[in-house]
Amino acid sequence: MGTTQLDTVPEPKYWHLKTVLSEALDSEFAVGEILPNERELAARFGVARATLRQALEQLELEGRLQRRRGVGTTVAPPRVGVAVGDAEQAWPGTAADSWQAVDCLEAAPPAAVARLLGTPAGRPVHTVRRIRRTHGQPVAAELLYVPGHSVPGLAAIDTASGAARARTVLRELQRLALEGQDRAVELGSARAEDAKQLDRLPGAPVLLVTTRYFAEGATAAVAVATYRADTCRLTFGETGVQLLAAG
Amino acid sequence: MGTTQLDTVPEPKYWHLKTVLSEALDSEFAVGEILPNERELAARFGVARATLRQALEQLELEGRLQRRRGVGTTVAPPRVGVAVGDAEQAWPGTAADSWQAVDCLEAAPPAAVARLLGTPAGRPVHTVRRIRRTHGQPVAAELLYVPGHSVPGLAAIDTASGAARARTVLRELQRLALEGQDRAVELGSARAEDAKQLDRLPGAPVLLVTTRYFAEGATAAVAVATYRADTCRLTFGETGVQLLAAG
DNA sequence: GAGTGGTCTAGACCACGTA
DNA sequence: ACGTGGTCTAGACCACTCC
Repeated sequence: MGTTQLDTVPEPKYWHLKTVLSEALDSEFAVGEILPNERELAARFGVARATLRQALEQLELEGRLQRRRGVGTTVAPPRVGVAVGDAEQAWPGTAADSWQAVDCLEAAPPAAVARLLGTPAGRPVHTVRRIRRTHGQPVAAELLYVPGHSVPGLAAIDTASGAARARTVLRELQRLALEGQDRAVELGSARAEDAKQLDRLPGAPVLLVTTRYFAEGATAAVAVATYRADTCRLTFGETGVQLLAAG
Repeated sequence: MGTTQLDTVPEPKYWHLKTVLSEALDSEFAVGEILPNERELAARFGVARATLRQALEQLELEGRLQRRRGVGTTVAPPRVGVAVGDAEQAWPGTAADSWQAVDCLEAAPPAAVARLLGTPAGRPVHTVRRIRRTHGQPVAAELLYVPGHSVPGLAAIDTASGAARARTVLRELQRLALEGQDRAVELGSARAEDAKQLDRLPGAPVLLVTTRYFAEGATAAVAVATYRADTCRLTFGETGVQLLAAG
């Protein structure tokens, strides 16, 4: 093979910066510590502020840094593992989980969700909003879409509103026999509304977890949960942990 | 005057741009179609190129666009779902899966991996590299870390190298009884080496899937798979699909 | 009000793919 | 050789938090 790889591939400045900063974070900074501000860091490294920011953005994406407007840039704690897997092989809201119902409204779901539900596009469904917190911090915002036919008993008790109504929908849903579920994870950016609930700016990177709940041979509900990608590590199938603990 | 909060909260330009572009993509462009170049788009919308790029970056993050240096910006196809879940509740490389062994070397794993393996930091382990392809496109690059004690029979057949050696390690691993596994998904940015294999630039957003394999009451191996976040949707637990198909 | 990160501009040059 | 996206600069102003 002739291709000598020896060409000096000029590494971009921001990439090199990121490496240097990353090593400095490991050795010279403690979790929660405040870094010098962007203007000073840029000056110290002899680059434009925009270039420095490119490096900081990557480190934030990797969960190493946390930046807050008006406050500063701090060293982020390790990501928290949040269980998303079969541990909750049950309807949402069943046990005393870490979710908190916020409210419930009737609205037409996004086209992609309507397709999963098998309902006609534009048809309104019960839409339950929930928030998930860990150690007091919000980690996820969820929209749970429940077609009317999944909660037939609901019409009679239609008076409640807000969180109470959300809980009623969840309770009615649990009357169905759950036959299975289905999950997908992908990268997204936070919608303005979710961003506010997650204490982030709009467009922040998030992990979108789409769950389909099956009952009576059809899709009974679809949940789209928006997890903060900077602070969360989604964990699945905790079986092994118990094995280790037992051994 | 009671400061009514009705003040038009000035939406960032790039955010508005993103919305406009997103709608245009839905209605006026077909998958694979080439958009006008960045300089022309910026001029057309009356913004600086950097601002336009901010919008494009977000759309790329969401999997709506694909940008390639020297080529242009095209409308991305919908993300492909890649199964990561229990469907492969088995040792890696067991069946004729979509993975392809590349090579195998002896190297000290990252500290985080050494911790999961329970091996001393700095101790070299067998490191198998694999690539996963879907429809011909590379979607993931993986490093599988296998401590020597998990493949005791390997020393005798140490002669092979490259892909052959990688396959040997995988084969030896399958002699152990798999007792369970453990997965976590988080956001990361592609290391230079992975980026090359995935046909992306370094730093591109990726989904890191860390899998622990348990055998004989301990962690027998750890895999860190790097999935392209722009083109992939990770799917877990396909049980429901079969239910639907049967119903 | 002072200081922080977030947005935006109008340029320049570079690396890459293709013709 | 050309056109593309990628990197980089040196400024400016804005939105937010905290004092």
